[in-house]
Amino acid sequence: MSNNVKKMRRAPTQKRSRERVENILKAACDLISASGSDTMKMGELAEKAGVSIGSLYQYFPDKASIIHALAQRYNEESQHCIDEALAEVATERDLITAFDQLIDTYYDLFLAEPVICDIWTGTQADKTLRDMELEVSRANAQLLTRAILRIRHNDGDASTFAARCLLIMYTGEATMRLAISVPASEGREIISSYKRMVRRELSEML
Amino acid sequence: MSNNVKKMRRAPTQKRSRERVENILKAACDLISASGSDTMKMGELAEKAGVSIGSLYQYFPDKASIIHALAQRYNEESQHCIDEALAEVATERDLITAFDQLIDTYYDLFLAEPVICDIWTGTQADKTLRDMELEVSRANAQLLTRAILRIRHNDGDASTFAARCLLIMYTGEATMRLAISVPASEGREIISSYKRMVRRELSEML
DNA sequence: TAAAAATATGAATAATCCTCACATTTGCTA
DNA sequence: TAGCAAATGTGAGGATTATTCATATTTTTA
Repeated sequence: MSNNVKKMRRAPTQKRSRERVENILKAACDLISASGSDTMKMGELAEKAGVSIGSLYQYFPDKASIIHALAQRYNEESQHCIDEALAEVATERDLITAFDQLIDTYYDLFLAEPVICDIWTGTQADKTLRDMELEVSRANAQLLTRAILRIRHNDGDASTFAARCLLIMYTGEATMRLAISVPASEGREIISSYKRMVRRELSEML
Repeated sequence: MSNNVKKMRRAPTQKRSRERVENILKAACDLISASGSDTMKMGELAEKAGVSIGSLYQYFPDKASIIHALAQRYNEESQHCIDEALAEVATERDLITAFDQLIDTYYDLFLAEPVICDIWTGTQADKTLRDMELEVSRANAQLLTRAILRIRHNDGDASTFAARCLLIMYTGEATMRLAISVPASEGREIISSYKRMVRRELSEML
């Protein structure tokens, strides 16, 4: 798997600087939540994080890399969440239930932190974030694939199988974005519809 | 339906200026295809379109509005395409077939003009494009809803029904982005998987 | 054909990212 | 603890690029 995220300019070794990096990311999160990543100015960010502009560039080579760092942090959280949910499934019923719950958890996460959405849909001078989203979906699809393989009693074409898992995961991200962009009651309907769709898809793959 | 697209600064009335606007949009399309909307510089665009920088601002209030104009143009094309495909369906079999073909047509469109993808995933200083995507999906979902209502022999809950149509359309856009981001053979698998998913979804709604 | 309206121009302005030469703090060793 | 090296912090200023606007040119109108 390629690493699309630009490295930090300097790895913070002292406690002081680790805290600073945390402050910067936290502040970035707040500012992006408030008005999107394009609107966030480096000056603002420095002020909000209580550091100088120069300090931002001690740790991040450019503005995009700050967004990427937030995105990666979310990716890891998300992947861990999926891994945990699917690790123990042993039967078809388990899988369906686990995935159902996973969707709810994910939805709650997006509702609680709409900044996740902003990050994925905000500015990028390059295609890095798009690539990251694909990589995350691939990784997640792989987790799903493994879970299914453990309990599967149906052997279709392998590439078709992979494509279906990827589709489920990628459209899952899109569904979350959709669900939090609409009124809550409609959002819940959308989540239910997605669940139903996935349930049928999984059943058919098993 | 709200209108998120910033109005042109001046509506071109003379033939000369209408042509200019066309040139500008065409050039923007090319430049964005080549390297994304963030990389496109207003100076470059002016040169490529054979006009001065000032002329760009005669018709477009800012850079974002040029992207929005392209997006809106695509939206109209897309909506027309869907409307046409679904206008005549009278039976369940018709609908399934029509939607199947629609997905192929859409996929070909995205393959032929990856600029569409760039526009939807590229820069936005504001949330306008995100809102536009939602509006388009809603409009498209409505077209689907109408088609289904004409042939339906199943009455479930209305809001659930609307949510399912919206989900189909919104994840459809996402699926197209996914399909053109991966190798062609994988893309085709993804398109097939999406078709299968939609087919089942539609059958269940009828 | 002359005046008015529309359109075109690009140097100048403004906004914003990012650099870098220098200042301060921390960790380490004698 | 003093003193030095390494790490970290700073913000004015350089660089890039979107946007404006006073002026010039072209088209339409009467």
